[in-house]
Amino acid sequence: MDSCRQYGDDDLSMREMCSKGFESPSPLSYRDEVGNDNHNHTSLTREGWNDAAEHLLIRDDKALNSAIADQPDERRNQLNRSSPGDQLHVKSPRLPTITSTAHYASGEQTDNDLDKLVSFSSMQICKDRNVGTVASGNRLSPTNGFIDRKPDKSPSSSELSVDPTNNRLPMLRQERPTAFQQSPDPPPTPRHFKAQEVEYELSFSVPNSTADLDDGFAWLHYGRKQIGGAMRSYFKCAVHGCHAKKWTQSSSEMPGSIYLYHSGKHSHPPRSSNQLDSQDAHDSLSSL
DNA sequence: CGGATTTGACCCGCGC
DNA sequence: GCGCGGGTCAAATCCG
Repeated sequence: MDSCRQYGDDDLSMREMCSKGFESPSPLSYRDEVGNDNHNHTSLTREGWNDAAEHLLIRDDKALNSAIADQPDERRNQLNRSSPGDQLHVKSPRLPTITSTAHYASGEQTDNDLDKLVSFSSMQICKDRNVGTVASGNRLSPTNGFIDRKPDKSPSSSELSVDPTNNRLPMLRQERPTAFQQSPDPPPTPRHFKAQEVEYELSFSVPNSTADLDDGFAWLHYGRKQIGGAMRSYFKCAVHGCHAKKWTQSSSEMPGSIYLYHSGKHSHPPRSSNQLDSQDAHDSLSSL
């Protein structure tokens, strides 16, 4: 897994997690006083990050605990310190994201921790908590996008930003359903996506198209439709037997941005699309 | 040439 | 019951 090499040699957890078969998430770098939303980088304020972290749910705590247990004593203690009682709810299949997030949310993080931590991806909205804040670490290329903060929060000068040296960024989020109720131009949820369950939704700035979107899964583009003034694209997971779907729609409210809806659960772990092995590719095609 | 993308047609659910 | 909106299919086209 070549992408693991971009992490520091001291980041044992990251490397070990990669060696355990988890894909590398989107690396972010931490920096202060970035303070702009010019789409040249992806940013998440400390407050925004906390807001998101507070409302996300750990999906696979068994795997997380297992990974932590394999750490050297010092590192294990460091990770464990952030786990219990910190009200952190992260729902992510990417362990590095979880550990990093947990550490940050615990309030015990240092800037060095943030440098390590910085990856989060495929976080999903926790609907049953009536939260709706979405944080998802889609890997986009070229980088662009930003994370919205809740409107009732004051601005923060500190942000988590995507490392400009790589082409991956996290996303920005959109609240659901309350934000859509407040939005002057919310894209309607597709009928069939209503029937199923919309796992999460988010929006982010993408220069031209969604072609470079890589959230760790291989998608088949099976349809496109003009909805009002926006173009909606439909995707389904390319893996045989997986019923996950998503659709994207351009945002009339925010030109250059798209909304992303996700529906259904993947029946397989994420991986980067270019890692789709030939058997899966064959299975996917033969199943269509 | 094979895989990916586009796009028109068909089908179905929902609202009236 | 009917019409419309929009989700999906699949043939055509594009592209590497």
